[in-house]
Amino acid sequence: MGVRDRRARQKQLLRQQILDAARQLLIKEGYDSLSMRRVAERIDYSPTAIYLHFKDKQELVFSLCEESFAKLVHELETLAADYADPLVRLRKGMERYVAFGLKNPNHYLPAFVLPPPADLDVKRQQAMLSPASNGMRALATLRETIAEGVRAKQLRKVDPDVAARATWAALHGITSLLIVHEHFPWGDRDKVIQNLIDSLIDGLRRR
Amino acid sequence: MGVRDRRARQKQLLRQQILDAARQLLIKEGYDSLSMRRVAERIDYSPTAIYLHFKDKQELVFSLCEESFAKLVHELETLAADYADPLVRLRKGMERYVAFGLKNPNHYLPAFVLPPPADLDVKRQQAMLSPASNGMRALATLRETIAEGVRAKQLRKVDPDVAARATWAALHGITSLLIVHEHFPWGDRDKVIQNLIDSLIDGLRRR
Amino acid sequence: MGVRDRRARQKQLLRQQILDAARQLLIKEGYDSLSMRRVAERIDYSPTAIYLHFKDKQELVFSLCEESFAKLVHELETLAADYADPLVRLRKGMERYVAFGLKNPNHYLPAFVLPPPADLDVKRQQAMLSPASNGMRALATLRETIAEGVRAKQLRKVDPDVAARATWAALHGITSLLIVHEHFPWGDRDKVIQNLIDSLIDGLRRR
Amino acid sequence: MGVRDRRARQKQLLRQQILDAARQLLIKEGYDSLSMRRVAERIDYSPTAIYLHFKDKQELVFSLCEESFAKLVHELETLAADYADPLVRLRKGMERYVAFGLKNPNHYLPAFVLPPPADLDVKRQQAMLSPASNGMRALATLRETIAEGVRAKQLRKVDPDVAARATWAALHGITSLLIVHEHFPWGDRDKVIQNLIDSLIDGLRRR
DNA sequence: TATGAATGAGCATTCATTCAT
DNA sequence: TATGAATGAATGCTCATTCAT
Repeated sequence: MGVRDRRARQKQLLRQQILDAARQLLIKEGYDSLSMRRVAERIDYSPTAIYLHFKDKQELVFSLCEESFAKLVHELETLAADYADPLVRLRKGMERYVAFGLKNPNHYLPAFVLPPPADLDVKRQQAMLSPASNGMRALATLRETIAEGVRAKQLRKVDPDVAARATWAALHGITSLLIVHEHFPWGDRDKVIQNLIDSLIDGLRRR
Repeated sequence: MGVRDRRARQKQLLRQQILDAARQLLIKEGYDSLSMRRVAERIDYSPTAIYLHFKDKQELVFSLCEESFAKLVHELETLAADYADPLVRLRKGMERYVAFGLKNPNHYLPAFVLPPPADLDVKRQQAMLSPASNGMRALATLRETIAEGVRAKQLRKVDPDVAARATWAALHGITSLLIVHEHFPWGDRDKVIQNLIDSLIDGLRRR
Repeated sequence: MGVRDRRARQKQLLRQQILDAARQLLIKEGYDSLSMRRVAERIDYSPTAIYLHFKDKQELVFSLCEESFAKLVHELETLAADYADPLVRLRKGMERYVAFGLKNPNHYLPAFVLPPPADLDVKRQQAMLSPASNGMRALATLRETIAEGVRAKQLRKVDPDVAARATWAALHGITSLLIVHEHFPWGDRDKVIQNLIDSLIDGLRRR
Repeated sequence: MGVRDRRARQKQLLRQQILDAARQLLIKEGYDSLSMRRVAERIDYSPTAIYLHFKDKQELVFSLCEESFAKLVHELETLAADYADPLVRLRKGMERYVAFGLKNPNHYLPAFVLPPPADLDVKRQQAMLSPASNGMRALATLRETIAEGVRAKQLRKVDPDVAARATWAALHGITSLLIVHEHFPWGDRDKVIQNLIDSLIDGLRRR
């Protein structure tokens, strides 16, 4: 048993090494430079070794995204504890979402922006959208906050599902544009972000 | 004369074939799969033939985007004539923007969503962002409408530049998400779109 | 007749333009960069135009070499007039040969150093070695000078044919090495050249 | 253990196959025709296989030359043992040098005649000229013999460095010409070679 | 569990050349 | 006389992946 344990732990360790190396590559050199070989070189293993832990490149990238989602979800979920007032929490959540994307562009890009490869397994596509997935959980926190705001009569009587999707879309818009077209003459980026968030909250708030 | 004309027309035709094929590839299979070879295969010409029309791959991609921008600008600019009231025009413009993206995902994706290739010439990057470029002209119509709304006291006294960027970002968000993650359980897509546009206008409207 | 003349002159002109452009390329960018396209671009004609004057690339290069040989022969043949004493003439000729190669490395290389393409027409190979060719005429001047030296009893009774070939080979050796391996630590190049020439003449001189 | 050995041997074998194939190509079809693909075809492996043995084309060519130099050095260095008299050794060495080139044109050409690729790394260029390199060691044996001859007062008081370079150049001349322009009407080749060697030694010998 | 050898497919680009006009 | 359109073949190199060990 002790032997099995140690082996399992070591296996887990290498898996994490692979993920870390892959993420570093992704971040430093961009999506196109993430190759199995490069990852293997970084961790001083043979390329073949990676295939013992990830079926193929797609699965590796997928795992990378899941990790990223998880990070975002974690960040958003702590908000519930920190801010009791749903309106405040809503604003903080929005700010944090954008900030997260800008701080982790190479997590955000593959997870949200880049179109999934056309030949992606249907099963994997579904997995990413299942309610248990981290991506969906992130959206769920947003919907929950809005619902709470509605219940507390701080927000208009909107359909929380619809409003959450719309709000998410808007946030995704500014986040992705700032990342993808960073050379666009944005002026004061923060002003644009704040203006958008103000508008969105204003549009939701009860009057 | 007739001969020269016919030739010129044929040349133009092939150029368009190339652009169309490239766009399809770009969309269906992602940026990495847009290769000169694949394009050539699609149009049943030799790869070399493409180089008679486009200096290199970069120029091909650049032309792709310019074409798409042009299409969008054309659509937006006709609005000014059709709707005199800035508030109405604003809403119509927003609706049309989203509709344009959804109807022409093959144009929208390369132009706005996909990150430009990392090795893109600085000169070409700047060309795409010059005020004379179609991309910037599209944004300009939005800012103009907002500015007019402010002058007509229908909208709040916002900075039209900032507000236009924020609004554009939000519209881009819903447009790109609906295209890229079409399998997401959107519910009634139009409701989400309308909800977002309502919110945005509401956030801008004078009270 | 006037028309025919003008035409012929123009044709001749373009031919010379082509040769000049090709030579410039050869000199500035080396053998591998000599391509029909590049030549065409330089003279602002279409690549096809070149084929009206030269059957193919081989013929173009061949003509280039012939011109180079001619230049060398011309230089060597004037010596006969300038220096009456065969021994002096011999030395001057040797110096001039090496100097010619070093001053025109990109003429010397294709003409003497680079192996002729394996698929070179037998006819062309023979043409380059016919006694009427410039290459052979260059060697002939050397043999003539040696023969004269022998007749004048300044040189040993060597077979002028054999001695000329041997001497030429030695001169070719230093010339080509200095060109091809210019980064070799030659020390004082001129000393090496002089040492060789001294040795060769010393070896030939009657004692 | 046996397994590892066998593998290592096989790897070494393939490496040699690659080198041999490359050398043949280099010689028969010229530098431009030495392509990774052609090499691969010759040995019935995929082009990629070559990259498991040589980092890139440059390294392959470099190895080619080193191998050839080594062969020559080996041949020359045995002379010291065989012939005590420096004058005899000098002549034997010269004869052997030429004979080596004529017997192994495939080694001689890439190592000495063909211009190194223009884009060769500076570091690699320097490596080939370091005193420890085989190329320089070959020259060193020649200089040593000459120096010894001077000390023994059999040769004139020449600078051994300069004289060695000059002598080498002359030998290189006849060797390379006989290889490259084998169709030239040499008459009796051996006579030319002997004539040259006689001249050179005569030029060096004390009188 | 991990590796070393190897492959087949793919990439952007350049070339010499041809052919109809 | 000269061109414009087009091709087929070639280049060095990298990639994801497999398979026997």
